Amino acid sequence: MRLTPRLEVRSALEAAVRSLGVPAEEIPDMELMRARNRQHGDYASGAGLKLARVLKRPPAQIAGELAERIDIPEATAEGAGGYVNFRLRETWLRELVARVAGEGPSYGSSDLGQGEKVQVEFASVNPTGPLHIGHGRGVILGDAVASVLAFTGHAVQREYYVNDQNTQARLFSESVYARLHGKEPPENGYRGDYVAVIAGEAREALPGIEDLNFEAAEPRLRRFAIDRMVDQLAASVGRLGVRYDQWYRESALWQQGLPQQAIERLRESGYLIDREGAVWFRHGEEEETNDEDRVVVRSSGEPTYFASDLGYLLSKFEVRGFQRVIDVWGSDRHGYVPRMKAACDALGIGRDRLVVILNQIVNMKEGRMSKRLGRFIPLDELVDEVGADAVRYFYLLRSPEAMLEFDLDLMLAQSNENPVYYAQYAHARLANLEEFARENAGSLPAEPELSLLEQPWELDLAREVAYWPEHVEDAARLLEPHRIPYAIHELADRVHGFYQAGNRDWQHRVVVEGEPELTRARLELCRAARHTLKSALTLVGVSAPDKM
RNA sequence: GCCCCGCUAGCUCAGUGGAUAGAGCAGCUGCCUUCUAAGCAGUUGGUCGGGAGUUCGAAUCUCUCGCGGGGCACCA
Repeated sequence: MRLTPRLEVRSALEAAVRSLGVPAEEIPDMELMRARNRQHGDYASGAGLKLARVLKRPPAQIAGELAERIDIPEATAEGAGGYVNFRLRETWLRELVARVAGEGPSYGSSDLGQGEKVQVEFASVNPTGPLHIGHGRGVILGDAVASVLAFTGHAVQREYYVNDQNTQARLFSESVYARLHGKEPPENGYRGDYVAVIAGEAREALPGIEDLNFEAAEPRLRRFAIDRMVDQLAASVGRLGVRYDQWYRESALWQQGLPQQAIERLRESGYLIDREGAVWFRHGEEEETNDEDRVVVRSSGEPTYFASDLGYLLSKFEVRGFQRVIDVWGSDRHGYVPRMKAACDALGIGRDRLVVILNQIVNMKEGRMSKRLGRFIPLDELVDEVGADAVRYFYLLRSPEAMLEFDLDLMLAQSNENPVYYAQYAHARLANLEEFARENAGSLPAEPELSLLEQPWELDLAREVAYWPEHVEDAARLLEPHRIPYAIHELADRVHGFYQAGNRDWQHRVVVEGEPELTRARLELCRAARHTLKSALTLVGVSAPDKM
C-alpha cells in the first residue's frame, strides 16, 4: 500500500472544491490537518471558511456541501461549522490491519522519492581528534535524515568530508611529529593523549619516520595519522549504528583538479576578480568592493578552503551526479550558507539543489567545549554510560534549531527515564503477547475475522497504525526526523492502552480463553502494531527488543 | 553595528494560519493471586518573552522591543 489515507482525503476534498465551480485560480490552499480534538474525527479542513469569501456564502453551508460531495472508502466526511471533518471508516481500518500484519516491518516505506539521488553529508568534523557530545547531534541528525530519505525511495549516500589538507590537518601532523620526538605539540596544536598514541603507532608502521626532518616526514605522517583518525571516527559513529558510505577527502578534489576547474569556470563567467594580489569570489553584481566578496586564492598563491569547497560542489553535483545534496552543519557556520548558495548559482548548479540543515551548537553547562583545550566529553563516553539507543533518542527528540544545553549529570540521572524505553517496552509487550498465544492459546483460525475488532482502544490503535506513513512522509518532505520519535510515542501510547484494557477486564485481553476467533483477530492487530513499531524504531536506528 | 537561531507548564521539549495549546520528567491520588507495573487511570501546573499589526481566525505570518546563544577573516 503506497497511499496514505490523508492523500486520498486530500484529493477527494480538492475534487469536491472544484465541483463547486470555484475558478481554479481562486482556490486558496486547502489545508488538511490531523484533527486535534478527537470529536472532530481524524482529519479536518477549514475549507468552508477559506471559500466563504470567494463564493460569498456562509462557511457552514459550503462545508456541508463539500462533505456531501465526498464519498471515499477510507473515510466519512461531515460538515461542522465551517469545517469539514473526516473520520476513518472502521471497515477500512480493519482492512489496513490485515495488510500491515501481512506486509511486515517495511510498513511506511514508499517510493515517494522516485529514486532521486541524494547525498547527505553530515558531521564532517576536522579529523584531528575524537568526536564529542556536541558532534553527536550532527551525527544522529544527519544519519536520521538519510534513513528517512532512504525509507521513502531516495537513493541516499552518506558522506563524511575529510579535511586532510587544511591548516588544522597540518597542525595535527605537526603535533604528531612533536610527540614522535617526545616533545610538546606546538602552540595551538593538539594535546590529547590520542596524539601520542598515534605517534607511537606511526613509529611502528612507518619505520625510520622519526629520522626524517619534518618536511620530509610530513606527507606520510599526515596520511597515516588521518587514516588512523578516520578509523576511530568510523568506530565511534559505528557504535551508534551509523555507517558512512564514503569518507571523501579534500586532497582527492585537488588530485582530480576539481577546484582548479571550478576556478576556471568562474573566471570565464566573470565571477572572479583580482584584488590586492588575491583572487576573490564576487558575491554580488556590482563592480565595486562588496563586503560579501570572499578570497578564493590568497595573495600567497595558496587556495582557501572555499576553493576546495567549489571543487567539492563540482564533485557532488557533476562528477557524481547527485540531484540534491543535504549538508548538516553546526549553526556556527550559518554565515557560510549564502556564499555556498551563490557558488552553486555561479557554477551553474542552481542554489536549490544544495540544502543546508543547521543544528544549534551544543553548549555544556560548564561552558563551551574546546577540542584544543581538551575540554569536552567524548561521544564514546556518553555511549558507554547511557547506551546507543538512549543516546540516539536523546538527540533525535529535539528539532535542529532548538538550543541544547548539555548537562551530563542530568543526562545520566535521567537515562533510565529515557522515552526510548517506553516505545521499546511496547514492542516487547506485543512480541510477548504473540509468543504467549503461540504457547497457550491452542489452535486458532487460520484467517482472522477482523470485524470482531470493535473496542475503542482497538480501533484507536489501528488508527495510529494508519497514521504512520504520514509521519514518515512529513519527516522526509520537511527533512525533520525529530517527528519520528514523537510518532513512535503516540503509537506506543496506544499499544499500552490496548494492553491495559486486558488488565481492567480479562475479556479484553488479547488471548481470551474459549474465544479463538476473538483471540485471532486481536493477535492480527498485535502483529500489525508490532510491525509498525518495529518499522518506526528501525527507521531511527533504535533496537526493537522482543523481551525487556 | 549587521546577520542567523531560540524564548510554550517547576525542568527538558513538541506543536502544517484553525475549533478547548500538548508530551516526558518532577508533584499529588489510586491500580499487580490470572497475557511483561520500564505499564495504566486520575489530578495539579500556562499573560505561548512584552507590545503593535495582518486575518473570519495567530504559539504559528509581519513589525518592534527585551533576554539568551551563535556568526560577521587572505581561519575552517
